[in-house]
Amino acid sequence: MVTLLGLTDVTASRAECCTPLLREPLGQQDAEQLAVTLKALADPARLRLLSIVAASEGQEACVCDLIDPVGLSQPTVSHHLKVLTEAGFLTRSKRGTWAYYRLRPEALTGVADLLAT
Amino acid sequence: MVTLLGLTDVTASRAECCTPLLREPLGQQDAEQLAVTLKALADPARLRLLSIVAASEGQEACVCDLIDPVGLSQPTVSHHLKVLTEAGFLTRSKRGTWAYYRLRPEALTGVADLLAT
DNA sequence: CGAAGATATCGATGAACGTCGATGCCTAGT
DNA sequence: ACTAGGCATCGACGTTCATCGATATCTTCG
Repeated sequence: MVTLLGLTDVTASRAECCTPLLREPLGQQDAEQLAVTLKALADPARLRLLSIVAASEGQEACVCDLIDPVGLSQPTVSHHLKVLTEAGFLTRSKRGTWAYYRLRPEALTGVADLLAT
Repeated sequence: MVTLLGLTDVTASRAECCTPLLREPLGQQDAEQLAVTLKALADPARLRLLSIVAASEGQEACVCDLIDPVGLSQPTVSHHLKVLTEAGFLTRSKRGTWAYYRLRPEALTGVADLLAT
């Protein structure tokens, strides 16, 4: 169920798929790809998590600092972070007992570019 | 269930909500608003409909021209167009027997701005 | 090694969603 | 007035998803 396979981690610029959306009609595959990416963003909890991480020092935060602000259970927060990571919006790095999630701004600007063309 | 109430139709520039997403943590209400808007986009059929309308003359198309390209039933297409319209991405105008849907580009650029800040 | 804490995974549950066929409404033409 | 066609609404069905409690995994500390 990993969405971003194939290309190694050199997914530098445009994070996900596809064609610009406003130029020519999207093919079925491109549409599904972009929909998966947008679906990862289309949730209040995930948007809040993303914004909290973005506003943190180094655009990075550990799970323990995210649970209270969003007011959800630890498993639920962990689940949302996984979804965001698989969609390419966050990266995970474990240091000691804690798991730190860092923002990938290119992913957000990539989606924005696709929408605005 | 209409999402854009309050403000009249002078929703000129930023189409939907809220705060820029990357600056400070999103409040619960802002997050829900933005999620509703993104959820309207996060569907393959709706993305294809949007791109077809966008690529049409005058960025406008009638329902009858949209059914075959997306390969869905007429009620389903009608449903998706309603969702997109309520989210502010399309406007509807009935002329004669046909219903024409026109793109609102500002809505897309508005969302893009919120994501890219 | 054993205990404690942080995080991920699992299984279950209730709600939301995409899809369709059937039907209703409205407009245009006969 | 009746018919035909375009579109919206309704009701139903199956799937997806957000959420949680329980549990497993791993790391650090005593």
